[in-house]
Amino acid sequence: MKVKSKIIIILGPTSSGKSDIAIKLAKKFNGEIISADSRQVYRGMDIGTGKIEADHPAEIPQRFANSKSYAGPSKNKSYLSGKIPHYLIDNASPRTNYNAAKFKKDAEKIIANISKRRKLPIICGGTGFWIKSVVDDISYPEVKPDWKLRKKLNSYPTEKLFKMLQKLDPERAGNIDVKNKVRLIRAIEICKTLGFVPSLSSSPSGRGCPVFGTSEGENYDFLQLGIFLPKEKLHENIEKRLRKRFDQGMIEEVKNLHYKNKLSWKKIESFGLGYFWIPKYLRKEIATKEELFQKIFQAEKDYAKRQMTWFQKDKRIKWVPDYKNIEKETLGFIKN
RNA sequence: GGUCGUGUGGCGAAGUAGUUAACGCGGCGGUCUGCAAAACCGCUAUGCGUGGGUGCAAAUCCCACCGCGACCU
Repeated sequence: MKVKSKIIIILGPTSSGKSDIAIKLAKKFNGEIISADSRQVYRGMDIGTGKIEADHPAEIPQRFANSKSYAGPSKNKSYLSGKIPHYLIDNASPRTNYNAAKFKKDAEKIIANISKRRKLPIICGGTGFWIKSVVDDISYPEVKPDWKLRKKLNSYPTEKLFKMLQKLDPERAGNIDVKNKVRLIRAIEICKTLGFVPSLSSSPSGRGCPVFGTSEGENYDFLQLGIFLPKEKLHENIEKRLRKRFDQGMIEEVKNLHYKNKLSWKKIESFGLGYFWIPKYLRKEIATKEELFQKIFQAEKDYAKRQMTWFQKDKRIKWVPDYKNIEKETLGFIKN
């Protein structure tokens, strides 16, 4: 029987302390970290996304120093923190749109590379949708956004979009969220490019083993560990962390993204949470800093809730309260 | 003490006689196989300060009381 490479996944809602735990774990088990965070992939978005600090700031491209280094993605370059390599952080320009399809492709390359060097890959992040693409081996054909088409479709009422999709691909229309404009537009966009919405090849269920909280892909064994904190504690963490980010210059960061890096407000706002609300403060649509704080605080609480809703559906995830338990679970997992 | 105003869910707020009391926020729950920090959905007042009265019918009109606000003496 072929021995499968083992992969640890550390997940949890925002501010549950994933990053630090992952570093600790990597040190203990000779691991390297792959970030599964849909916003930390972007350069220049550091404070607002809560990127862990890099070991050698000088080696990190001067994010705002010159627009050349800023413009293009530097693929698969690792980001060193706590002397542990982190992948898929700062690997894309905020001007581009990195997505689940790219993540899946990049992450697998990196996993193969880490495994080959006999190190332990640790995926760490809160973007459940991206994690799922790797764990369940879901490959998305890459279809680039067609902005003209999107603009046109966006002016149509949702019902009309749904009818369009029904004609283009009845199958996808059958399982899509009827009222979800964003998804309808994307589905139609895919149809226009590929002629239909290909059904995704997800290996049938049953590859997971709920009892042990593991699942297996073609070549990998996964152990998904979720950090569980009571809601009150989570909210407390979020609040404290946000106050700190304000002090660290979270608002300045957004200012720079717009004025120095010339990212449109609209683009910045599309990143959500703080990036959604700060432009409104900078444009004086929100009067006070405290009001802004409350808006972001609320948004992050809601976000944490959505993350938990997503994660809790996956019964393979083993929930633990702290690092000690993660270490214990990891030990048991890699032994056999 | 007097006058005027006001009292609707955790909060803000509409409704000023007649379908099951708008809506926003918050709270709770959920969806997601294609931008996921996005997008989307559901639930959340047997009751309108209290007690009486008028009416077929009252949150809506009348009276009293209580609370709050402003002004006056």
